Amino acid sequence: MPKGETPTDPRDPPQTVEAFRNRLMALNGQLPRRLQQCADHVATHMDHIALSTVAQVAQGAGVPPSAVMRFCQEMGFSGYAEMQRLFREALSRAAPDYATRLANLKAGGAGQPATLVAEFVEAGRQSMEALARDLDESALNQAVETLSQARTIHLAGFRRSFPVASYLAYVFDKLGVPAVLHDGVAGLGHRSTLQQGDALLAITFAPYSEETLSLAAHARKTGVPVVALTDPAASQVSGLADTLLTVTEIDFGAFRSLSAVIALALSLAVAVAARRET
Amino acid sequence: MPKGETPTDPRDPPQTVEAFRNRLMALNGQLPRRLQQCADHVATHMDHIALSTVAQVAQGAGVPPSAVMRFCQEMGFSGYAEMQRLFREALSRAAPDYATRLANLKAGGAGQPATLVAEFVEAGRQSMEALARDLDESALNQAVETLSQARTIHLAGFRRSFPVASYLAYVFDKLGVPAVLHDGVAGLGHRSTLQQGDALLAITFAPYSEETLSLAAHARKTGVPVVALTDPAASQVSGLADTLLTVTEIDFGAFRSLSAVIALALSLAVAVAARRET
DNA sequence: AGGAAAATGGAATATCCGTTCCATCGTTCA
DNA sequence: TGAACGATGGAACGGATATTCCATTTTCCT
Repeated sequence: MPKGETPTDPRDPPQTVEAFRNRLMALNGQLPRRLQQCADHVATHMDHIALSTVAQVAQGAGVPPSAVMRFCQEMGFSGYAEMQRLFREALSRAAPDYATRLANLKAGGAGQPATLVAEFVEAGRQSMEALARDLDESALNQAVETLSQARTIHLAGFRRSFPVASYLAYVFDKLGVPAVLHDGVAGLGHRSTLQQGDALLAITFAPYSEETLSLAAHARKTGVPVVALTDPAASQVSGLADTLLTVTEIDFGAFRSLSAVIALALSLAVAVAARRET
Repeated sequence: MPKGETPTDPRDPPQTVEAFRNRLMALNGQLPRRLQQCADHVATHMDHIALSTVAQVAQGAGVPPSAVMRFCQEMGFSGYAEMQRLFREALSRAAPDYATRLANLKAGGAGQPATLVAEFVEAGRQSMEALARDLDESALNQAVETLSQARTIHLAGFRRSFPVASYLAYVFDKLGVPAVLHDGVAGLGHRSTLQQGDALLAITFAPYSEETLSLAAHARKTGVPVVALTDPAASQVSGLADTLLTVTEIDFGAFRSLSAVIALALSLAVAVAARRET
């Protein structure tokens, strides 16, 4: 760097985690070996930075501390401390007083309704996190593929799954996607409407409702592809489905907040609608 | 403390945030002035501890650092470092790599189904936080009171609110609470079943469905108390309800994940069932 | 193959922070 | 009122951690 030009050093540091991520991707592939190791490790454990020391990050990446130091400067920071500040601020903004508030609600006393809210909120949040963590992207893509090619989508979900199925019916209707909700209103199913070229979306969780299982079995026999939205341990269902989408819903007491299931179901619906329009 | 008894010092430190909070409450009121200042500040800014230094906490509480030090020991820790460890561990368990994973999903590309999941999860999480933050406890208690005294609970919710209403019907049934779901199956309501001594739980969000509003109006005229579960800006509803429970549901695109509404509705149902049994 | 430039690892250094200690002040009880 | 005990604040200490520097190795280009 002979002239006043120092192309790597005096950049302004990323101000947001988003910007950090972008620069990380931009640098990817054009870094020396050790620096690349740092980049890789940081990319996959970005949330560790806020609470780790240089030595810990270095050990995690399998490099000496000085390499981490160079990496920070390569990213535009003056050093590790400045980089860490970014993540600490992001972390404290993420959980402002929400955790405190939750705890206060819980502390109100076991009998208080507000305590129940706190518990259900907590269960819902955990379910969401589990969904984001464990989502099987290829299964999801396959489900979208299958459903978007169907002439009509059949929705099956009873008992605790019925709210999800009925919401999907509403959403599909809004989106202009032909869908039938198998609600069993008159005591019999819409079984005869299952035809070649359709697809079945079966939503069921343990204990699996008999109606849903038999409908899925019937669909398979008819040659209608079955997408199942269920919990991970669904051994009874796996044999009946072409595509298996699993969600772990944390429950509180005997009841589930359904938040993760609905989030996944909604995504599926919107993706299918988008896919059909192209 | 003449004998071997030292009742305040060599206690085992709290192992969980919960235990910490308990000891804090137990100590409240029986601490010297400066220590009490520390306790107050810590109680209201518990989430700051994980990322702050002694000096920062001390400044926040308006005391010298040594006072904070004594406070930590009074709480049973060897010092500030040990106390901070508790909160750091809680924090890192709270956000494992969930944030990273979400970002990765989002980064997949705008058209990807997985991106949608990330968006809906994010919307759901925000809704949950908003619920915990803004919950009106007294309104909730009043709603529980009203519904638990009802002979029969009538559930009204159409269109996007129908899944919530139908889930409540399921839950109430499980809990042995008499509840009627107004589903309008045969093209007419169950209006005539609304009787003195019953209560109506009306679930509706903008744009408010005509059926729900007119049912609520009818209930009022009949002398049946109305509990409304709706969004904060519900001016049309406020005149029709005796108790107003509001939820802010963040939406993504045109659709809502319903997670906060369901969490609140579930809490209401369980609290009502518990109340009736006593 | 040889030399220059870049990269690397580890040791030395400087900074920050937690912790302790002690002198002073206030309070309480005899 | 005075003595004793607890509380308080600040300064000094010690440990840990970020940061820098330099000798050595590796890589790349001629």
